[in-house]
Amino acid sequence: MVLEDNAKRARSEDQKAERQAGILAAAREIIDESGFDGVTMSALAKRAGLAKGTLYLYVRSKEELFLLLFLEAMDEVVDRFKANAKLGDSAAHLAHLMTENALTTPLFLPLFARLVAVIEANVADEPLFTAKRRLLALGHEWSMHLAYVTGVGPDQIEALARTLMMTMQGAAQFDISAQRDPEGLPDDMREAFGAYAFAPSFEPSARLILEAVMAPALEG
Amino acid sequence: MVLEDNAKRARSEDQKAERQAGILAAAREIIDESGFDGVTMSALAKRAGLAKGTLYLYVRSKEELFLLLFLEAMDEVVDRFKANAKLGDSAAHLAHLMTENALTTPLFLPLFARLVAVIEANVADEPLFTAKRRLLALGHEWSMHLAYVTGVGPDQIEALARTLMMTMQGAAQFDISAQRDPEGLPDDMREAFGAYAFAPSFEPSARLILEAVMAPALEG
DNA sequence: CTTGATAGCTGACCACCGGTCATTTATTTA
DNA sequence: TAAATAAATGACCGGTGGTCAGCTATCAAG
Repeated sequence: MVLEDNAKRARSEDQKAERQAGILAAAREIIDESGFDGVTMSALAKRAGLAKGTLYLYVRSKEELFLLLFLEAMDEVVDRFKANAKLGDSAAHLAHLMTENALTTPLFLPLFARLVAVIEANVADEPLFTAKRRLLALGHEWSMHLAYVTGVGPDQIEALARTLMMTMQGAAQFDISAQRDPEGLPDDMREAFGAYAFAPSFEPSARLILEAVMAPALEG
Repeated sequence: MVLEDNAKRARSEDQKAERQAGILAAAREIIDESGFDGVTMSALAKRAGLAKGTLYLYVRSKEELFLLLFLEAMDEVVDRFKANAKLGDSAAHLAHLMTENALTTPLFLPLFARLVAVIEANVADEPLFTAKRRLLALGHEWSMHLAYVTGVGPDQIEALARTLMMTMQGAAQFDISAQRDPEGLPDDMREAFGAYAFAPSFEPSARLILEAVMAPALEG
């Protein structure tokens, strides 16, 4: 989070990367402690040990910061899926893996939920395109592994992957309201809020979708 | 949008309802002209012909305003689905109907996409619960008609309805970025953005999901 | 070691936002 | 007509994301 030793300025590219990483780390700390609303640029500057203006040398807007955090999380999710999903796994097991990966990768779900509405709204074109390309590439990687693991053919795999991603995106949304502290909820609401948590929403849906596509693939 | 004749103050309940409706109408106008970012409380006050403080007599926060708009849109979507979907319709046709309903109901998709992340964050508890109950009731109405129309049994209908809703929520998200003006997009991005528009994303997914559940329902 | 050029860093400053509340005044009631 | 009520007002507030002229750490040249 702080530059090495006595160096007070980042001159080399390595040092700049280190400084940006420090800013991202500071953002993660604040999110852990105070949620997304706690991430204000001045709080972030204080936490990172920098002046507010300095942040803008490393990140063009607050939303671009979130986008960078999401890219890291997405990267981790794809890596874990590739490491854990094996050829021959059942639809149920794959659905379970996807659910667990998403749930236990820090910040993945809340950032996914905020991705479009909040993040894309205020990111400059050029960094947005860079991020989008990265995201599409990661999505493709994920699809390819899914195809390998399920045996679903190239003609169907894209529709399958996209359906799963959309459903996960929706489930991530619902999960936010499910997070609400059940204290203070009226009795008739408690069940409704809890039922929309990520795992009970996404896992059965993913299984349904996977089974629908995998069954004929095995037959044919 | 303006109170009848010479009345300058809303005293009766009817007049108050009329005033609130005027505020919602003004919000819709601004969204049409300048998008969601254009809806600031002072712009809204000016458009509605009121002082800023007056708005807060009819709406507790900006987000509650959006929530009210969404409830109206959701109501329309459910009504139209009940009116258009008939017993015996194929999965493909139902998927098409859902897509068209969502797409052509003004403000439904963009508000759906913003629902959780933006709206729920800043709505007071009591109006949020009221809205949520309304939303759950509408969702139930929609599910019941879907059950009737597809012949899917009570044990499966809730999972089906929820999966479709989540997928629609995700597709609504993706649609936002697809809306971007294709001018100014780099060549390799243009296709990627367009492909994530609502209809080409949601309709095939909805069909896949519906077919998966309806096929065995017909057999059994 | 000194000096000048470079560029990383700073924080006071800005426009604007959502939301509040003491005050004003339209309208009703007595 | 006068008093009571409550709808409407808009100046004001704290806080936000973002900017930029000036400061200074750092390094290369002499």
